[in-house]
Amino acid sequence: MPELPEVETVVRGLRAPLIGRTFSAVWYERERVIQLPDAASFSARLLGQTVRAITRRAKYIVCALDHDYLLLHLRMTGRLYVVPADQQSADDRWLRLRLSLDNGHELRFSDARRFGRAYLTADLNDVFAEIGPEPLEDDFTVEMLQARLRKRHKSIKALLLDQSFLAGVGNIYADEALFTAQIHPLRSAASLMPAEAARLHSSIRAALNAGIVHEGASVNWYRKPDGSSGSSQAHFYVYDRQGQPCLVCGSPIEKIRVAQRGTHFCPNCQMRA
DNA sequence: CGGACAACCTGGCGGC
DNA sequence: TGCCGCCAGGTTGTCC
Repeated sequence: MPELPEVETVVRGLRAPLIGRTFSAVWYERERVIQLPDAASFSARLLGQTVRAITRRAKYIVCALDHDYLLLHLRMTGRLYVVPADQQSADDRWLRLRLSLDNGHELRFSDARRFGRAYLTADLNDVFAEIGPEPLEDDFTVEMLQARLRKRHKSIKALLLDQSFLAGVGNIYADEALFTAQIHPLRSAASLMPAEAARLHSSIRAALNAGIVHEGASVNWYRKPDGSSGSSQAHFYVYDRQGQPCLVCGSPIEKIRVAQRGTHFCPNCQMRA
């Protein structure tokens, strides 16, 4: 659920409370939450390092430290927040990882489904080697998208979810982008005409930027670091709107399965070639 | 390469 | 009210 706009919103919310802070203790519920390296090495290396910058790559939160990068991935139900060490939070019910700071606060990672992971590495390539281009960067051009689409024959919906094809797009924004680009989710990527690829390029960017403006979509689990919800879900054209009238033509929005994911589209606006 | 499917997990919700 | 079973979707890995 947390996709690029949700992760970007979390990154922005963590900068003020975390930058300049030094880690002083590590607690985890289960070793599994630490993906890289082993839990003991993770703790030993993290202690004493200071957060210098926080950015995003794909759906990862990237904290640049003195000698390493601390990466956090929320997967489905992860939440991050910084609070005084003695302060309770409603989300502590699913507390999985707690990183103490030198100012008496803690960075807490709550995650009901326990899918989220933390990584510590000096080389980002260890984790990002297979990640595709960032859709909001200047080097993601229509020409680049078109060239990459041409080589792939699977459904465009499945391809948009593939992080090695494009970074940061998940189920919600894939459906939203395909709707505004007026492309049926089952169309083969290589079959897209140049004009369709151009529409898709601008639609992906528009959908992601709108998501960021509304501080993410709180369909169910996502929360901003301050505990509040985003409002992106109030602006969806098709996601979770099956049976309701298309906001453009009035036809009922349909829901099908594509690549094992719930996929929402307008059968009239997104005709199959 | 691509599609299908299981696994990882648990809360929420529809159905009975 | 309560229990059952399904659904949600990010990612990896396996099989055909």
